[in-house]
Amino acid sequence: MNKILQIYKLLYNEYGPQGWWPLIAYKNGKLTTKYHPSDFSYPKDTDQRFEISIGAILTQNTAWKNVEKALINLKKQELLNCKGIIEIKEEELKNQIRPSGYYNQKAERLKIFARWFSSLNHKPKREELLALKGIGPETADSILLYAYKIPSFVVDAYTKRILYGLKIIDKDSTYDEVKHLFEQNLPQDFRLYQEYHALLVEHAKRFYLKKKQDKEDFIKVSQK
DNA sequence: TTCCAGGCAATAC
DNA sequence: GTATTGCATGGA
Repeated sequence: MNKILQIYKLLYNEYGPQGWWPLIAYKNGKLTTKYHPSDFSYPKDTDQRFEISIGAILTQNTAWKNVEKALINLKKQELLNCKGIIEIKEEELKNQIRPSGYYNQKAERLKIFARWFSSLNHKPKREELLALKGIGPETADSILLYAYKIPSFVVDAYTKRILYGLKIIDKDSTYDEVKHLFEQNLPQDFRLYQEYHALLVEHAKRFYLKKKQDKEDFIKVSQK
């Protein structure tokens, strides 16, 4: 029995398809975050791959709601694309992304990423992404998985918290150790990876607000 | 008011 | 190599 796969099925049955990565789109007249559950045809073009990558950088240690504000600011001015980020002045970029926090460093990182992206003519490799200032393991894996459909499992603080709660990993497990644990116990399917990471985030968000009894129940079920 | 969110780089030891 | 610290807004 594969515990990793078992947890996935449990989460999927509980929460259903999550439709990550969200894109900014119009919904009855105004721009908002839009998910597309059970539709793996996204991203549809280069601009959407770029948008996902920018979102991955902006959401570092930041609530998505704040990132959404920043992305909408850019989208409204047709700046949510590689050319737009390259051409906008850095000081003005800081203003536009202010709601997402850490706006000084994030503006620099967006600029660096956009310049690199503009000359990209192949699917990026993990090492290339990690070499860019401002892109660490989680951001790199998010870009590979959600922008390029490459089955590279994304680990975040929630993932570790949940697995540590289940006593499947140690508290001091490294990023790569946890990543490999998932990758060695799952078929190499980008759809499964995309869904699984999103489900872990969704579960952690709800679950850590809920009462402790619910936590105990979840642990029991998943250890069967 | 305090705490923290879909991390990362720089610095300290 | 591992531990700590700065970065910043907005919502609970």
